[in-house]
Amino acid sequence: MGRKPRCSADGMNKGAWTPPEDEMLVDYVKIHGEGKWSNIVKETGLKRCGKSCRLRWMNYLRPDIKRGNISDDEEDLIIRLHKLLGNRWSLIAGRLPGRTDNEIKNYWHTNIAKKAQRSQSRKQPRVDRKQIASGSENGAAASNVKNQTIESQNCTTGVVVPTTALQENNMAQDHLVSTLAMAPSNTHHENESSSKGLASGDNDNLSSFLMDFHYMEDFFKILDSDFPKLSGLNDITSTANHSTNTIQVDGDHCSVSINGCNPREIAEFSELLEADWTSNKCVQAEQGFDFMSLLSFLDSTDE
DNA sequence: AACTTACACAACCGCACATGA
DNA sequence: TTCATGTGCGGTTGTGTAAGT
Repeated sequence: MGRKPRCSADGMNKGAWTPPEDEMLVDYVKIHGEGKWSNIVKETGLKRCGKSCRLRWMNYLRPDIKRGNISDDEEDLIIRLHKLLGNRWSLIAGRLPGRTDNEIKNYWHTNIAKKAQRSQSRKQPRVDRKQIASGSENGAAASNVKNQTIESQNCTTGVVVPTTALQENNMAQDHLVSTLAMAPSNTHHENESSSKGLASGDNDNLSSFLMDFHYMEDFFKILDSDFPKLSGLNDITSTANHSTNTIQVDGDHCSVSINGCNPREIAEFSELLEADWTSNKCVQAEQGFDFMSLLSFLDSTDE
C-alpha cells in the first residue's frame, strides 16, 4: 500500500555520505532552512533523495547534535521514558536535547536491551536476538491481549486485568491504556498498528509483571499529578481521589480501580491521556508542563 | 598475523499520516 | 472526495572497527 520509494530513482547516490555532499546539504539548509527536502535535489543537484537529506541532517549534520557517549543520567532518563512511552523514539529524543531518535534507538538496542537480556538470561532461556529487536513475539502477544475479554467490576469502577495476560507481555502502557479504553465498549484502539508504542526493546519477559505493575503505579501517579490538570482533564480526574485508587493483586487477577470514576470516564480519560501524550501536546515545556518534574516525582516516590 | 565474532552506528526501507490540488 | 506528494517514524540492514581466538 505504501508509496513507491523515490530514493530508488536512477542516478541517486546511496550509502555513506561524502564530505562534499554534506557541505552541499549544510549550505542549502543555511540558506533555505529545514524542510522542502525534495527541493534540494532540484536546486542543488545533490544526488540524494529528499528523504535521505532529511535523515542526514536530522541525525548527523544538525548543529545542535550532541556528540559523545550517553551519560548515566541520560541512560536513566531513556529507561524511564521508554517505560512510559514505549518505542516512541522521537518523543524520547525530544526530552534529551541534542540526541536523535536514531541514536537513542541504536543505544537502546545495543546497550539497554542487552543489559536487560543479560539480567534476564539467568532466569530465562536465550531468545533469538532478532526477535528481541523486533518484538514480534510480544507484538503478537499484545494483540492477543487486546482481544481478550475484559471483565469489569461495578463497585469502584475497576478494570480487572488477568495477570496471566500481563505476564505474557510487557507492553504495559498500550495494554493498560487500551484495556481501560476497551472496558466499556470494546471498540477502541483496534486499528492501531501493533508496532506503534510497544515496548519491544525491553521485552523478553523482563520481570514482566513487575514492570507492568510499576507502570500502573506510574499511571496513577500521573493521574494524581498536575499532568491531567495541565492537560485540561480536571473534570475527569477530579473524581479519581488519590487515596482510593488501588491496584490489587488477587489470585489470577490484577484489579485496577479508580473510586468514583465510571467506566466511560476512565475510557475518556485514557483516550485523552494517550492522545495528548503521544502527540506530545502535554509534555512541551513551553506549555507549562514540566516533564522532568514528573519524572523526578515518579523517582522520588518509586519503591 | 590472519581470521572470526561482536559491536556501534549510519543509512535505508516500508508504512502511515498530513496536506494540498 | 480522491489522489498524489511530502514528511516523519520505527524497524531493519549494511558496514567499519574493535576485541577475541
